[in-house]
Amino acid sequence: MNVETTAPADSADAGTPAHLDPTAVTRWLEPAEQHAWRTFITGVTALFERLDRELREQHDVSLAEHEIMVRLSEAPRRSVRMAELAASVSHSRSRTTHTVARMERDGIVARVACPSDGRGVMAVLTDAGWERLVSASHTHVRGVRAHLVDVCDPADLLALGRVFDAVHEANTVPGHLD
Amino acid sequence: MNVETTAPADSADAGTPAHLDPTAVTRWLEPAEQHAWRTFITGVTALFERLDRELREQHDVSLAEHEIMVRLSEAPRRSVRMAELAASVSHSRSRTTHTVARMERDGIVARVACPSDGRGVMAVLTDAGWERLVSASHTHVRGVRAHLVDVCDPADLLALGRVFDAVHEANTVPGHLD
DNA sequence: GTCTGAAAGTTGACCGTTCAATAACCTACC
DNA sequence: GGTAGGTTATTGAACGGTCAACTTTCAGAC
Repeated sequence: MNVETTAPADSADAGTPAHLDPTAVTRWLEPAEQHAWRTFITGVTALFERLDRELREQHDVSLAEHEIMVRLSEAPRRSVRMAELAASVSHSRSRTTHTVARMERDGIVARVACPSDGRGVMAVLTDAGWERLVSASHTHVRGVRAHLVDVCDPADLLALGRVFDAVHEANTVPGHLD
Repeated sequence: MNVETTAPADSADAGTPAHLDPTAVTRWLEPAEQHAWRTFITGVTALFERLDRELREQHDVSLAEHEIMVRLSEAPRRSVRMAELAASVSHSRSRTTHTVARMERDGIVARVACPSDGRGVMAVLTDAGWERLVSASHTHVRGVRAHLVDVCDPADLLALGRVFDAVHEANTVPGHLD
């Protein structure tokens, strides 16, 4: 009765390309793999939801907005081109436009024309934005520790870093957002 | 210039409760921790987005809907109470209501009154839903393999499972959704 | 029985994201 | 120097999710 778990066929599958080939035999997930995937997807959902809620309640900033502020804070003039900003947080350009528009209304970022490219727009972290980032980061980092870092083995956390380096590598097929 | 990275104070922090105490000294993330967290959050975003897109394009089902179908498929009469369903996928009750309503319109689930509890509603996977699940699961599992499982070390994947078991444990503070 | 408090589920308004279309601009070729 | 094709960013409609209010039902006290 379990579609996802069962491993009906373990047939060779020798040399079949990948997930694109509709004639390929599907290699189902092993029980351990399946467990990992399932707790992963629900765990991530709960974790993000919680971090987002904590930031919103205590600093009136979403997790996505916080991420954007962090990127801006690290850039040369605290400013980053919209497209680069979108790519660096793995959001679509459109989403980034909307988010930055809200942040601008809120006074935590400003938008200025890009000097070197007439099409370009640079998002800049304002002083108010900087203040907000500084205080929000306390909440954020404590949350990340309390709900993730401190509840697991440091070695496992490093493994998590390796996993997502690899995922990032494999998933950087340019042209898949927006 | 980097708020999130710097570790301005490594002061004892002996015995301070947690992320709730506003007077506590914030222990910033180590570079390796910060790197792990950053690639993690963007990697997960990209990964979920991609799996969701593949399911939508090829089977007209979202990742969230697929998760719900999987849970239903494994239950005794392919039916689960709404609240339990919501908890098992870490979504709010409200979200589950809306999602199931759409799925019902689509003919892949049905809603029936719960015999043992007059307040209760059971979501049931229809035959059409079962068919849809079976074919969608091929796409899903291949995607999970291609974009996650097969790109990283098996041992690291197990570590990921352990991490999110712990996260789930720590994060199951009942009453934090809806 | 009925009253009180809690839980299950739904609803509709609001907010954030996606999607497709569009305008503005850059590059390069001729 | 004009035009073709690609890139950047934005826009508004449609969609999905959250939030707070609400209805119905259950369980226990009395």
